[in-house]
Amino acid sequence: MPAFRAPRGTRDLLPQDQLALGRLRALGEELAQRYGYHPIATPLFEQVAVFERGIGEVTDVIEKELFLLAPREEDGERWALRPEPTAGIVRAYVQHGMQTWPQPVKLTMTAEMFRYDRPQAGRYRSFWQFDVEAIGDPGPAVDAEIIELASRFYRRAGIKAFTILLNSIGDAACRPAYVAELTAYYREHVGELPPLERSRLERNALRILDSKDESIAALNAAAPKVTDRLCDACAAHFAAVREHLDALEVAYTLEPRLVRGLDYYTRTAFEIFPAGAMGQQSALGGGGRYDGLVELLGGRPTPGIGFGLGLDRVLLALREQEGGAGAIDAPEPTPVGVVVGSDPADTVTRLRVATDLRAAGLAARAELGQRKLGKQLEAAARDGAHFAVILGDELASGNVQLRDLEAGTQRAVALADLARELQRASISHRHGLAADRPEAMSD
RNA sequence: GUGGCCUUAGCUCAAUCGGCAGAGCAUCGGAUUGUGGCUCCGAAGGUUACGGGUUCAAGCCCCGUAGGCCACCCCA
Repeated sequence: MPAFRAPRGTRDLLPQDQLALGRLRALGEELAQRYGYHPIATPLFEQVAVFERGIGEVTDVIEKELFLLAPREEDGERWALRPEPTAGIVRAYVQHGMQTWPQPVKLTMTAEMFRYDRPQAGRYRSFWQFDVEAIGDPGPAVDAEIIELASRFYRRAGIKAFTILLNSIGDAACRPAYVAELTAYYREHVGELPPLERSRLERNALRILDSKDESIAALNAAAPKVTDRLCDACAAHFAAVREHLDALEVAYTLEPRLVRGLDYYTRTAFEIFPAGAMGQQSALGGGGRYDGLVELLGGRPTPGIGFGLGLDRVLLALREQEGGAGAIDAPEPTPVGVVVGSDPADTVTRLRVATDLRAAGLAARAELGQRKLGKQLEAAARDGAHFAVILGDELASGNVQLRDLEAGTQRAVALADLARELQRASISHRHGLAADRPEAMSD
C-alpha cells in the first residue's frame, strides 16, 4: 500500500474517467447554451453563512455534511467548500446586481461539489454537478422547460430508462399550515414512530414522510398530503407546470411524499432516478423552485428555479446499464502518425519531424525512447496510430517511409511532402472508419 | 453519523490444519542490429492496508486504526 493515497471519499479520475466525464460536461454545456443559459463560475468556497442562510440550518447538508475549512486566524471568516451550486450562484446574482439585467437571468455551471459524508459507492466527498438556474421567472412555463432540459440531458447521455419524480411542496402561504398539520398528525401517533423519526417530529416533520421504515408505511400513507393542502396559487402553479410538461411530452411520476433536503425549495420539486433503482445513492439529479432564496441572501424578492445533475452518478448508471464500459467510454482519438526511426539514438530527427507535423496541424507523436525500431513500431501499433513515419537511410536523399499500420503497406515519401501526404492519407483513412464508429450521444 | 462485510503484485485472484507468498493479465527486455499487434523465453514487481498481541512459527487467530463496500441516514 502506498504511503499516500487520495483522501477518503475522493478518487482520481484516470484518463478513461476524465474523458467520459468531459463528454458529459461538454454535453451539458452544449445543451445549456442551446437553451439560453450563460456560463458562470463561483468560488469553490463561500462564507459558511451563505450556505447556512440559503440551504437552511436544520438540514443534513449543513448540520453534518458541510466541508468546513480551518481558518488561519481565530477571528477570520468561516468558510466551507460548496455542497451545492445554487447558494453561491444566487449570492453572485445579488452581489452583482443581476436584478438589473434582463430577467430571467439564466446561468449554468458545471463544477465540483463537496460534502463531508460517509463515502459509499456513488456517494463521494467530492463530486461533479451540471447545474442550471433561471432566476427572475416565477414560472410555471420555465419550470417545465428546465425539467425538459434535464430529461433531454439524460436521454442524450445515453440513460435508457429513468423516472422523474415530481411534486409541489407549497410556499410561504401554505406550507407552514401544512407542516403544522403534519406535525400534529404524527404527534398523535408518536408511540408508533421509531426513534429516528421521533427525533425529527418537532424539527422537520416533512422528513418523516419519505422515511423508508416499513413499520410506519401505513402511517405515512394515511398522512395528509402536501398536494391536498396547497393554497390556490400554488395549486394553480402546479397544475400549469404539469400542463406544460404534458404538452412537451415529458413523462413524470407524481410523488406527493417527495420533499427536498434543502430548505430553500418552494412549489415545484423534482428528483430523477434510474428506472428500478429508486433508493440508495442512485439519484441522478434533482432540483426545484426557490422563490424565497434571493431575498434570504439579501436581494429583493425574486423567484428562481434550477437543478443539479450528478455527473458521477450518470457515469455510474451508464456503465451499469452497459455492464461495464459503454459508449461513454469510447476511446480517445488516436494519433494519426507516429515518427519512428532505425537509429534509436537519433531522437533529434524524430522529434523535429513530429514537431513539423504538429505545426502543420496533425496529431503526431514521436518515439522519444531509444529502443530499436521493432519496439518502436510495436508501441506505435498499440497506440492505435494509423500511420508510422519511418526514418532511415533514405533520409540522406530526403525521403522517409510512410507506413499504413493497418494495411501493412508502405511507400517512400519526400520529407518535404510528408505533412501533405499524411493529411491526405488520414482523411481517406478516417472516412473508411466512419461507418463502424458509434454515435455516442445523439438526440 | 449508526450497524455489518471486506482489504494478498499496477489489475483480477490463489495460497490445504497456523508451516518456503504464487498465477493470469498488464509493464519492461530478448528471440528479431531497418519493420508492428500474434507466438516463445526471461526480468522486474510484496513491510500480505497500517500498528500491536498470541505462537517455535501468522497472509491465516485476537485487538486497534485506516480505506473500500453493503444496509441505514441522506442525497448528487
